[in-house]
Amino acid sequence: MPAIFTVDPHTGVPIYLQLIEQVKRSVALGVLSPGERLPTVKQLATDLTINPNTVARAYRDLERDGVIETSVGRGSFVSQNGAKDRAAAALTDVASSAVDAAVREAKSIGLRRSQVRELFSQALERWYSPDGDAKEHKNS
Amino acid sequence: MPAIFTVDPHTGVPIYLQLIEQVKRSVALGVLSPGERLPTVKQLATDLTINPNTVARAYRDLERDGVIETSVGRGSFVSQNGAKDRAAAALTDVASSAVDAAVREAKSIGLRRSQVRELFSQALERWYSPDGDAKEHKNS
DNA sequence: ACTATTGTACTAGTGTACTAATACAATAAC
DNA sequence: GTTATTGTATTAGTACACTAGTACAATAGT
Repeated sequence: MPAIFTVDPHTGVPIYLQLIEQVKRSVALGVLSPGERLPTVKQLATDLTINPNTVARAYRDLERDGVIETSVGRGSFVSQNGAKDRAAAALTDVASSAVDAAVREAKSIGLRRSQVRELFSQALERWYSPDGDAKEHKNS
Repeated sequence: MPAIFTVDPHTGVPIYLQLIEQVKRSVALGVLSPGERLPTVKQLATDLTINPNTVARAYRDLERDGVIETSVGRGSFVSQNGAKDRAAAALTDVASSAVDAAVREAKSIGLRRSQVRELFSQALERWYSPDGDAKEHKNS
């Protein structure tokens, strides 16, 4: 099996976070069904050429979020009860935190509501529009 | 003089960033006028009981942003040409980066435009007084 | 019971951001 | 030119996040 998941150590994004997101997306999209077994910690670690602890870290967080259930000797499985919803919720939570932090930051800097809205509109166009590139690069 | 600026080492926000923001805000709001002199690196360091390098770090970044001008032996001064605008722009840039990163994150996670908008609306309500003047959505 | 397979705990190494300690170099003032 | 005042450079210490190395413990299968 050609490794369900992939990671890139050079992207700057922590490996365990990459794994978490991939699992959550797979579950949220139905690629992984409730009850389905995940690769074992050691197997996945071997496949991706990373340390078992890194995989374990990801699985631990996934279990905390109720997306998977794991036990020693058996392995890890997608949760039965509403794993799909949990995964989707967990995903949006990540985004929600980022958005929340950004707004808080903007407010602490002293921006008004309308200014923040404007910044957001620009960012939205920048990332969700077909004419998305050819934009200026601002900060460092 | 009771120290123009204040810092709190326990806040988690790096000291030099706290200084940068305060200077930018002071300039943007007109509390500090173009040409006005800032505390010397060592004086401010002494007042705030921090290391001169930390102040220097802040001043260096402020000069890079064109908010202040500094030279050895003379000291640091608020820039003459449009420092106010530069400071305001630099401030919004910080917020802009945060907002941009949040939207990018949301997109990478797989959220749709409308979902991101919803998250943003919630965050906005959360941090800005719920009253405000109704809701004015320019675009759909 | 035995053994292989599974996840887990503990420890250490690595990189990075931030701040400090200290000495240095450039300018101004006289 | 001498001296004090200014910013700057170099180095080190600290804290934290991330990952790896290694050994351990629990379960399943026989």
